[in-house]
Amino acid sequence: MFYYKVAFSGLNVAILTYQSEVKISLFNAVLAPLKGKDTLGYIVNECEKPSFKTLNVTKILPLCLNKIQTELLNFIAYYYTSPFNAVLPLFLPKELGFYESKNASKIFTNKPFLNAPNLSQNQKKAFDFLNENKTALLFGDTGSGKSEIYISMIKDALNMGKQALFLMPEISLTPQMQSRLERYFGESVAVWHSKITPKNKAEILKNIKNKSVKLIAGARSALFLPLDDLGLIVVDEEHDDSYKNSASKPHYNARDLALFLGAKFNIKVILGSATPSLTTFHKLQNFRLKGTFFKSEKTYIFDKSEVGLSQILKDEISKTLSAKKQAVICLPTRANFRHLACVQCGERIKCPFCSVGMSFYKKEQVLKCQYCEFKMAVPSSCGRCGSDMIEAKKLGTSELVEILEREFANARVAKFDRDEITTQNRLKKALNAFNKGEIDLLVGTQMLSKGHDYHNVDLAVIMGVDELLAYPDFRARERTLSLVKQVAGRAGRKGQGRVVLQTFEDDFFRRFLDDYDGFLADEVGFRDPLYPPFARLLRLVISHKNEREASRILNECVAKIEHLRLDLEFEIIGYGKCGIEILASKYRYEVLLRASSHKPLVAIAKACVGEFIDVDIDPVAFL
DNA sequence: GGGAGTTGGTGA
DNA sequence: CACCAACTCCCG
Repeated sequence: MFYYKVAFSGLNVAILTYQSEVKISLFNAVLAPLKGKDTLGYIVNECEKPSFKTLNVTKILPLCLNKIQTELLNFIAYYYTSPFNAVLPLFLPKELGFYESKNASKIFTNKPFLNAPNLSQNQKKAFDFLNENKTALLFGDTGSGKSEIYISMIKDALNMGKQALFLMPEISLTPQMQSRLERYFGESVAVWHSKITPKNKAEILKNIKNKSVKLIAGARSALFLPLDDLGLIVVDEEHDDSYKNSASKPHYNARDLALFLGAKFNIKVILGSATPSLTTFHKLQNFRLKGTFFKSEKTYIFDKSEVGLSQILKDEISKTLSAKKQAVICLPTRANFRHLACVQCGERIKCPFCSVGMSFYKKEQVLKCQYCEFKMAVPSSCGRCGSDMIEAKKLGTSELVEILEREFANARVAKFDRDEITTQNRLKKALNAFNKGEIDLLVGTQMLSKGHDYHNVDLAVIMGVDELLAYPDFRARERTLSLVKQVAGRAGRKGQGRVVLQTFEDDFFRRFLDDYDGFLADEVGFRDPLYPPFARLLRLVISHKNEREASRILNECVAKIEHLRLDLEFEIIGYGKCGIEILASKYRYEVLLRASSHKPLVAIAKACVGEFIDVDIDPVAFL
């Protein structure tokens, strides 16, 4: 008789011991009786016969995590401080049931892919560079032709009998990349993201098994598919925050996990971006691919006014309308961040210790740093120009649509945001309507920035830029510049385009909009030594429906961390209420920690994690 | 996750 | 005291 420890996928249940007549390999899926019900679990260990009586494993399922998945499982459990139970569901979408996989009917053999794009001289250089370096960053301007390089790399990997993964953020929003890949790889491509129906998911899994699918284009969850011969991972738009699973547990980052796999296996990893994160730029060898194609002429217009329909904006929109062109108007919204701005020069106040924007607490009439809890009185006047400071006003997309409709009675205005674009169908419809010219002004949130092609747009507007720059997040500058560059890219794909930035910080944008390299160099001075890549961060979030209890747990947690100082090197940056104080009717507190390596932070996370304490290492969101 | 067992509030 | 909902315990 064999005895095994079984972890139950997705259940908040301890690892339990079962027996089996036959030997079962580690990380094989099984059904085991739990409270009399057959339940999906995985063998995680063999063990001695225990002192208590054990039940038999009911069924050994024809499903076993492969070598890559096993490494991922162990690494995520360790690094993101998550029990196996919580990590395992990543590998088998629960809506699929457990054993779809009938034996593959036929195994497809490798018919070579001959079709590949022609590469320019520069693209060829980049291609060679990526081949020489096992892991590398392709730092290529928009329109410099990164996709052709990816496709050439993928072609070679597939022709060597390997599988390839093409990761992108929010894939549900980029159907054009799919058709592009299909043009080269036909039936060998499958698209994978959370919105694919269970039926299609089962079909794709089957086709991965029988090797008819060799390339997966997908969102972060595609990283967990059973790819036994994975040879290449491309992470496109590597700077994008949606690679990090901030919303649910475990809080893994698919880009970082791809790099982990690259270091552990014979897998090539390419990260690509026109606006790489400083962290990646600092960590990896990069090839700098400059824009070669038609440099479309762009005019930047700086509208030094607070968020709203200013005279400059009215004028520019009128020009666009009378030229029978279209405009995209981006109004990035950030929930729950109140702050002060100077009425005259737009100055925002930053924490002297953390260099992130200070939040304004209206009731207490005080400015507070979200990171370190530093408080200061509301200044009576602006430190830069001496004018009055007032609370920066908020503007929502719906409100903006109303204002535009009132101002431009003949213009057709449409909204493009999370509320409106809920499905792929709606997205397609909205894009079609816009490209057919049925809409003149398209108002939206960050969603507008994602790589959609708009043909007749000659004006791109980004409002509320200064709020983004003043956001209490150490990456506020990086993210804002990246967003602004992307939105600007929507204007004037053909011919001339105008870009209006509603900002007082025109110096920053004049310097860096066309010099991201310069920005990265400058940003080092701002990040070193307080923030990544020069330091590591850990964020703990305490949430409880009882406020006193939440605050008690916070204090207990901080006390526990203080005790760990004896053995570990780290710094408590600060602790207190979260930016979003109540979420899902729970009161929220946070602790923010810094260390020079991940090790002490992982140790702290392990010591603190619990029912009411969520841990987030390498956080990208500070809500 | 979910069934069983426990607690605690409410109302006649 | 009967009833029910909310909470907590625990599964091998």
